[in-house]
Amino acid sequence: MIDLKALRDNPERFAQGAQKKNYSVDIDALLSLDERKRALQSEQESMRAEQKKLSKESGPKLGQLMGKLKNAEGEERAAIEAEVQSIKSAPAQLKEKIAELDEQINAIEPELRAILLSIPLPPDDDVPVGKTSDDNVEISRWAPEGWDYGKSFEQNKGFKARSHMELCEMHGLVDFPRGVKLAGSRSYILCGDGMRLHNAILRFAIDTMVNSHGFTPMSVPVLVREEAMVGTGFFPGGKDQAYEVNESTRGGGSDMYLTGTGEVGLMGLHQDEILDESEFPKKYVTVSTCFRREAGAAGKDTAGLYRIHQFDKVEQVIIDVADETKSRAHHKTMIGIVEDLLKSLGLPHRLLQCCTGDLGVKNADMVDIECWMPSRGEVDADGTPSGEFGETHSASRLYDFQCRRLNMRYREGGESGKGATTFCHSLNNTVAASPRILIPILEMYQNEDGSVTIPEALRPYMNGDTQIG
RNA sequence: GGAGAGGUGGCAGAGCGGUUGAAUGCGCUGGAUUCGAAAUCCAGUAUGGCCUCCGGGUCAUCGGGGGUUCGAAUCCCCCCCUCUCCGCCA
Repeated sequence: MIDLKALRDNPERFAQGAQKKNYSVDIDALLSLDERKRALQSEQESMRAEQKKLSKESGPKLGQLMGKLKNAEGEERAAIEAEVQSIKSAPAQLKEKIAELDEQINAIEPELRAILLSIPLPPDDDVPVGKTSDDNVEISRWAPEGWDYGKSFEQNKGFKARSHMELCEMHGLVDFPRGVKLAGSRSYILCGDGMRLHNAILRFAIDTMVNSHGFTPMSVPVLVREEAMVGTGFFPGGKDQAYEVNESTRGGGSDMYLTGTGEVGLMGLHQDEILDESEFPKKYVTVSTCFRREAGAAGKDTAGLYRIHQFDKVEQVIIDVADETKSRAHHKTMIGIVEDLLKSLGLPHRLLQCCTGDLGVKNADMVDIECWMPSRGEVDADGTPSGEFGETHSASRLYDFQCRRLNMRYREGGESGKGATTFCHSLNNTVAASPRILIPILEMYQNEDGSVTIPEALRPYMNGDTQIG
């Protein structure tokens, strides 16, 4: 959520930000609703103040009168009763008017909130302006010794690549038909060495985060309330991408949502809290199953492990003070961690600076990391794919957009009483998402006979095995 | 799933229809005392919105939402959550 005050001060900045991100939002409508609401509110407040004053006076007065009434007779009694009546009826008009204003304010509220939630965080000035992911800008690329991006897979390795689907079938690593039978399209079953490799990468990723980078490992809910989805910025915009569990229709309980990323659980953790600055930066890592409906992706990446409804992901999150310099530094750190991880796995990859059009509502800046996947890309005359980078990681810098929605603050100058509360800054990045990451692992580590060498870094998690098949 | 008890400030805990944004204790901050510290004493100590002549003013908030009332932390209804006992269970 953006800061409404900041919007009032500088609506142009948010209008331009939305435009750069390709979002159409009615800022003028928001401002006029806001202005109207504030006018109504202050009118109502002065009436409430009056009402409060009256009732503060009438309390003791009524007490006295009721006391007198006990001993009063005849005319005196009637007089007292009349006074009691007049005291009681005095605020009636106020009450009516207040209720009326209340109604008007309540009528404005939902629309105001809906627009406010939909206004994106303006991208940083150094983010390249662009419309779609085609306008993203490559920052750098890396490849292990022996891999030349200028050459085809065959030229590099001396044999034609098999796709990860072929390799999975060959070694019985993934059962697609039974996955579909069990759970519908975009479903799969990891089997035997496929499951072992999947587990190995997740364990390697989380161990690296905990042992080498000091992140605190967490296990968080993947089935959460709507507030957590709204708070983390996924709703209302991404509501059609989440699976919904309609508990309310079963009588009692509230509807829940399956999270598409561990970020929701990690960030939702401190919702509505005032955090202790001395504990900053908070660095969390989780491994969680992620659920995505992939609505609107029909026909896209239908085969294989690339775009699926359910997967497991190790996710990192950093929460710190509201300081742009620190946020930027954390962003670099989190990206660096992934680069090191991919290097230790020997996977060719590149860093991609996402353009404004590719950022989404909540990001001021986003860097994607893509691994080289030989089975993707254009297919030539004899059916050989060119190979292409495929997204495996995404590092977001959000400033206070998310924490504002989550109402997650800290007290400046530390502890106790003193200092204003400020919304925290948050960042997140993938560490490893599997089985998608199995695509480059299997395809890049395949040998001519179809066997797959296990990357050295994963062998400790594979009982020392060096090869599949 | 059944039965019961609860949710009040950073924490503990009172209040159960009126001047209560809320006693008291602990914690925390500042000051006094002290060579210094402990102890003691004094003062301060919630969050958010709106307005502001920047002195402050004002409203909301006692789990959340409705209602009763001139007036609700206090009474009523719905929801959420926690705890205890029983049942079931990885």
